[in-house]
Amino acid sequence: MPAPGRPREFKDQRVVEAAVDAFLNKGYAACSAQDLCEQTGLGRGSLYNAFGNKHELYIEALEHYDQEGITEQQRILQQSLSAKERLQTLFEYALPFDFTDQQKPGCLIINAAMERGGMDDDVDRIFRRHVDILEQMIVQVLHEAIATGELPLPQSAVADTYVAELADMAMSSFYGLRVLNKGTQNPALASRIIRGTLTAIFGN
Amino acid sequence: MPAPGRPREFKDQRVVEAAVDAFLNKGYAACSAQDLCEQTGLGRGSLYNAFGNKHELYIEALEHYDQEGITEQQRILQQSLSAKERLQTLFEYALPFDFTDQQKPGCLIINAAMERGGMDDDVDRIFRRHVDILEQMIVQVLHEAIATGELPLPQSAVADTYVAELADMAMSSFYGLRVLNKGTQNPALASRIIRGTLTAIFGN
DNA sequence: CTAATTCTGTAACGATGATTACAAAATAGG
DNA sequence: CCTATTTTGTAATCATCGTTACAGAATTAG
Repeated sequence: MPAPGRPREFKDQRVVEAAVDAFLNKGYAACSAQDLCEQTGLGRGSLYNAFGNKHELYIEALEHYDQEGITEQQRILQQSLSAKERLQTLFEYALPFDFTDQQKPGCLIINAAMERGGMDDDVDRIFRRHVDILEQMIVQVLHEAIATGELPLPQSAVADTYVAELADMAMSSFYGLRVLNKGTQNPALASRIIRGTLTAIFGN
Repeated sequence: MPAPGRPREFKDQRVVEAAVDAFLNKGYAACSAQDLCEQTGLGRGSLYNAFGNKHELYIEALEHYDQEGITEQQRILQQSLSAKERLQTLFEYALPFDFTDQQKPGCLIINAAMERGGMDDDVDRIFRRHVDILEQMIVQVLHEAIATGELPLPQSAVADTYVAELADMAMSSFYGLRVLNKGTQNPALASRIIRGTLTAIFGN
């Protein structure tokens, strides 16, 4: 028994996905209601009726992108591969998003944090949560690598500390990779970053 | 013999520095001519007479910030310290810029690349140049570390390749640090990233 | 002094921003 | 069919955008 009234002519999720593209291409401030209407195919009336305002739609787009990204990263880092191969897969998974013929490629969450971090509590919250989860996943991968012997634990090192620091280094290098990819569009640099990061963690 | 006409009531460099602050706080799109006038203390007439338009002022601000940053990074990485200490100093030098009570802290060059990369040729050019220079400086540091034995070269490794990959990893981790600092405002995370990066390169 | 030149502040411009108002269209229940 | 309800598209609203026009102020050269 559907609610009374005229039924919607669109699926919310499709609209949010189109909004993701719009905000990826233009950023937040430079993305106008006009842009959003064109990308989503909705009229102003429908857009505002369904999503409230530009900021609410932005946050919905960000949360959707966030969820999709976390799910995919989880899938990659839980494959039955060696730790090194799993991290390599994570790093390489980003490349198609960063090297594309779209006008403004890259990662919406990083873009959001750089454009609006510190002045948008929703953005701050989503970014922090995203980072926390990725950090925990990489820690888990490296703990497994210690357990299997793939990652040797130095004599002087405390396992939890050692793993946490290496995991955060890997995560930082991953975020740096995204930034450098987008900014330089240099695949050779990306390749050296990936090899260097894996070498630094696991040795030759 | 100064040029005829009424003399300027401001120093160009001060204005550019004020513009840097304005663009750091608001980004490009969200920073209005009004904002720039307030931050610089100039009237619209003077601003447009002296700098042409918003985008030209933005690029001047970016180039100024770029130059200052490169100079400082050069100073840090050429100190007479061990390679590890120099890299640590570079990483720690960023912390006060990222953890500040300003509304929008961080690095203007990264912000610019994230907001306008791929759609602003001047931004792309400045970012690429900045990255190239930093990359070369880190490569130099690691080559010296190989020469002194501070950084052992694995049997199977080719020195130039090994150094290039580790240097790019360090640079990537540095950019990731900037992003994660700004987005999470988490000094404990920053500390782990720095220690993890140095450990991964130089060992324990 | 005058003339030429440059800078300054204010007002105005047309364009575009986000958002709202509202009438017409489309449905459900009765 | 009728009423209530929701969605849709368009027009309008008010604010702000980047930029320009321009009159007056401040300077130099002569």
